[in-house]
Amino acid sequence: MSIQARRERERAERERAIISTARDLAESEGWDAVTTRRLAAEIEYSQPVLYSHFKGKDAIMAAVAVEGFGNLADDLTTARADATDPRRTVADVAAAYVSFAERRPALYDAMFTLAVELPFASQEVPVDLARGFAQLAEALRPFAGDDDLETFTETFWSGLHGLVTLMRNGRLRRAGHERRLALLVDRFARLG
Amino acid sequence: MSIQARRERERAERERAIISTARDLAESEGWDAVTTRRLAAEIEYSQPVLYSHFKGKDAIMAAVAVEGFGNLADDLTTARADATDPRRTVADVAAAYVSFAERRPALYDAMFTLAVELPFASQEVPVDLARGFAQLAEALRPFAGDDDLETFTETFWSGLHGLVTLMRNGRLRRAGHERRLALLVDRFARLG
DNA sequence: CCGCCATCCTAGCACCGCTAGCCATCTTGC
DNA sequence: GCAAGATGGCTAGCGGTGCTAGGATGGCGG
Repeated sequence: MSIQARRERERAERERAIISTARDLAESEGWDAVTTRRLAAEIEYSQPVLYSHFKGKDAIMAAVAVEGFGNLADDLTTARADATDPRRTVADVAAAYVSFAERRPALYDAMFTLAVELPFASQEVPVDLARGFAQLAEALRPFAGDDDLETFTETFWSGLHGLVTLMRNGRLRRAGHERRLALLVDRFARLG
Repeated sequence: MSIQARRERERAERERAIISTARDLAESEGWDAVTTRRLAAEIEYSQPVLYSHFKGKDAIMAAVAVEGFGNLADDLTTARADATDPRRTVADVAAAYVSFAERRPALYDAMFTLAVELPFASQEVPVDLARGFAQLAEALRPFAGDDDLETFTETFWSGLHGLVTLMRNGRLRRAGHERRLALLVDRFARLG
């Protein structure tokens, strides 16, 4: 029994290694550098081992994305916990969101741009995604007014996501970044 | 001289065929289906011909994107021309933007998600992109208030882009789509 | 101790973007 | 009118991709 336990433990460790290696590789050299051959070499196993853990490369990226949703939720939770004034809370949570996307662009891509379908089939992604979403929603609650809070939050979230993605693809002037964020926050964190 | 003119004309036609075939193929089967082999077969020439027109596949996608910026600018121009009431104008232009993104997702991707670098190196993209941007800006002008109009427009545009991309990737509930759009418009098309 | 079984690796498939080099055709200069 | 050169398109192939079939290997249970 103990032997089997060790095997399962080693296997779980290896799966963790695959995910974190894929993430590190993507963050340091971009997702183009994350090939199954490269990934296999990095974890010091052969290619087919990857396929005994994941259905394919997409599933690996999806696993990385899942981890990312947890990280993002943590960041947003911290940001909200530190804040006091309601309006300031929205600004801080929004800043944390943007900061996350800028500090970890490859991870953010895996979560929102690539791996379109996969993560939402599983059960656990909505959990961490909802956790992050809830932080945004709670920060925004005082300002939702007559609007449905969930709809309100989704719309604000879209604004953040749009700022982040257009900015990173060079569709927006780098200069006005802070001003745009402040403007967005101002439009949503006001009464009436 | 006439012979050379015919040659150049034929060559230009072929270049047009490459671009429009790539666009059609992407719109009907997705960008994954747009391979250089497939594209060459579709235009009934061999692969290397593509490379006598474009530097590589990315350049072809960029050319498709350029065309897309023109289409989008046309749509937004039409939407603004038809409108009367300032607030309604913003709503209509925004609706035209979202409609474009939903009707032509592959084209929209080429413009804003894929082909990150290329189109902005050339001269003509900013022209059509700026043309579309200007339509948004003019619609929003009455509501910018103390904010810089360009920054204001960029922020609203980001909101639209976020709505569209998150929606299409399944990160937002399909149900609340119209309400989110209306909410975004309401937050930006108000005085004070 | 031996046969079984799981595990992992080697080798290869079909496809990708891209390019070198040949071959035919068409133009040009004599 | 004809040879020589230039041009343009093609065939074939390179190195890479994600993924998989099938064989070797090493530890386990009887």
